[in-house]
Amino acid sequence: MRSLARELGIQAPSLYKHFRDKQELEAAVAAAFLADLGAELAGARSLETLAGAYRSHALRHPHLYRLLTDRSVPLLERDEAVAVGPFLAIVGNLALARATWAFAHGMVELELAGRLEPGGELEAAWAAGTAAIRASPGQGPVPAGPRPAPVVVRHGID
Amino acid sequence: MRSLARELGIQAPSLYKHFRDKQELEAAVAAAFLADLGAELAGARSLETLAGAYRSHALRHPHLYRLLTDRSVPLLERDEAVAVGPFLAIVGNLALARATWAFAHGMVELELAGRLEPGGELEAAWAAGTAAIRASPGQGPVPAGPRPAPVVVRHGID
DNA sequence: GGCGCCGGCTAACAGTGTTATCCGACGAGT
DNA sequence: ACTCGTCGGATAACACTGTTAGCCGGCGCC
Repeated sequence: MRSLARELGIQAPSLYKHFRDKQELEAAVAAAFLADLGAELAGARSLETLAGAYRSHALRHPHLYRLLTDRSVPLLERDEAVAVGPFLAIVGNLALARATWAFAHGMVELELAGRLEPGGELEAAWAAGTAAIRASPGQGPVPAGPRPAPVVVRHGID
Repeated sequence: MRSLARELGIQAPSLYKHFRDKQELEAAVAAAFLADLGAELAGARSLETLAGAYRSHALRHPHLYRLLTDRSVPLLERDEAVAVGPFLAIVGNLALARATWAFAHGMVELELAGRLEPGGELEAAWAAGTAAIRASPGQGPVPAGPRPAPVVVRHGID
């Protein structure tokens, strides 16, 4: 808190005039990042580009991604829709969309934690996962009807 | 550190006679938990029971699981083998084994973080994921040859 | 009998999030 | 024009964190 305040040219306790505590501040930052992520994912048209976009966005902002997925930062239920939405639009099945999200999230987690060695093996794991999902029964883009409007997260940063 | 020391009937600084710092202590605890996890997973004979065992073990020890997967706790490279080994024994393909591990890990992460609502939807996502992996090309148990001996983690807790 | 190591202890430090309290600026209302 | 409340700064201080420095008793070994 002190170092953030310093960066703002402010004293640390003044931050508490804007956020109740550190957790609320983190939740606001995480929500903003989630909105970014949702916007970036919305452009994907295939499972592979979607997975690639998810991965590259997370690796480009590892600290924000950690913040977003930290258990101690509660987000709203609506936020799940932001993350799952793009996956649903492509795999066309809610349960499989969640599974796909979990796969992508798990891959990123393991990569960021250094649990999977970098190199071609990582790409092979991504390819194996996306291939399995693509070949899955119930897979395919949402067939008809208007897609739900993208969800916009209103974050509390002023 | 103070509260752990109190539980041991000891003063906090005395802990530093056994571990260099908090991170090293956490790594030792995480390694012990990883060994537990590996032992529990080793008994699984199908993809579904393996996934169920992974999930239930993680949910039974959420704090230890968090510790294990925390980026700030470095484990040895060998540790990946403990986690991936049981998956490899069942899906029979290293890349797919890693992807399966990532899927299971991601599901657990999302569940622990409350990012997926509890209820039947969670089970549906698990089912969708395991079905996709099972139906994947290259799937199947390791066909022949002796299986590698299970890896034993030696953790530094004395 | 001395020596060294092991594992406990106390005191203390720097850094953390956070609270209580104060105070000047500013806009609205009478 | 004066007052008054709110907003957003400031300072001082608190409890708690991981961690270090240094002291010391007991035990095994040459």
